[in-house]
Amino acid sequence: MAENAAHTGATPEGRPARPDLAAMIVPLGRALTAAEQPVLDAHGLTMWAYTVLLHLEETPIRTQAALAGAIRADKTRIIAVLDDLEARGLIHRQPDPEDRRARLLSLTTEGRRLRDAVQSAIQQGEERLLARLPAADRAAFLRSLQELSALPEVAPRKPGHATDRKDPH
Amino acid sequence: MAENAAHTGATPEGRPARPDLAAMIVPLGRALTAAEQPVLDAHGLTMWAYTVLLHLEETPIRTQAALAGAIRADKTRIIAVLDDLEARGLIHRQPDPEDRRARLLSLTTEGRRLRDAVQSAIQQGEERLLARLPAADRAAFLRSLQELSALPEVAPRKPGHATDRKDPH
DNA sequence: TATTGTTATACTCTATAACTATA
DNA sequence: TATAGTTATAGAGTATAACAATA
Repeated sequence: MAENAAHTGATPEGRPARPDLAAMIVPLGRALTAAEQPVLDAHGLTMWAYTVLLHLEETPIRTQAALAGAIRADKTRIIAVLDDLEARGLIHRQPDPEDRRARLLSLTTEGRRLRDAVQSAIQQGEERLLARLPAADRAAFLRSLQELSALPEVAPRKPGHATDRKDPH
Repeated sequence: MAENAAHTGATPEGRPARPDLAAMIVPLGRALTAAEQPVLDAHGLTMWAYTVLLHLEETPIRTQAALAGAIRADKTRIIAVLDDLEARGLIHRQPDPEDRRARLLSLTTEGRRLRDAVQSAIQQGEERLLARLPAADRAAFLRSLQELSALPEVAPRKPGHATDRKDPH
């Protein structure tokens, strides 16, 4: 009896010991997103634009399609975003001399500066939330989150992987 | 120098010690939602329908608007959901004798049975993810998640609060 | 006149398909 | 012929506004 309950800690009556993970995490994500919005608004960035700035920081990207894949966006969805960021001088976007179909993408100095300012403000807000947790729990929470984010079913695809090809051969 | 960095553990160069919380939590929520989908499909439930079944379990609800508020949905958005659940005999939905404008909502026995079966399957799937974490981190992670979910800016409004009224008097 | 639930409409976001240029 | 990027179109999901019943 109650073999499954042994996994989830459900009571003998069958009610679970905790809410569904998704039922806690999705609203938390919404709240964090809502908290970011005023910061983004203050700097004239959409969530997509900020996401682009974040992902260009690490490594310059060789095609827009690769960027779109990395941030789990449709390639057509980021075009207007890139148009705006380029017009404001926050990113470079130049045809690859070796294959002029592709567009090399990278941050400008100004783009990096804005990105750092926004991220700093956002993380300060997040720290106020995390302050509600005991120090040990908080460290374990962040560690767990980074661990789970790295799982293949959670992490966005990195460009250049074999699985990016339509034909697996 | 780097006064803000002291809060977030940023390096002296200004790069943060961790990704943004939202950048980890939102994709994790998406992955959990995607993992739920096959289970819901197998039982003919949409995410909204499952959410309704979850929230009716605890306490019967006296108006559809209150239910909508509790699950952060527009009141017009859940009508088709309730139509379907009622037609399938999963919920009761009867006019309140004391105010026949309102609809009393509660689970049927069959609705409770389905809800328990689906939730059990979903949480079993989630346990496989959590199994990647050390036991201590996992406990702290769940504890932290429940703590943060209970914060007023995260938790959905409970019906009957003073803040539900448009006029604060 | 105000409120509950419902229906009809409009709007936003996103994906799909068609087109241009390069290869 | 195939690919990167772009534009135009259509679809899904959601919110807004108008309506009917009840108080």
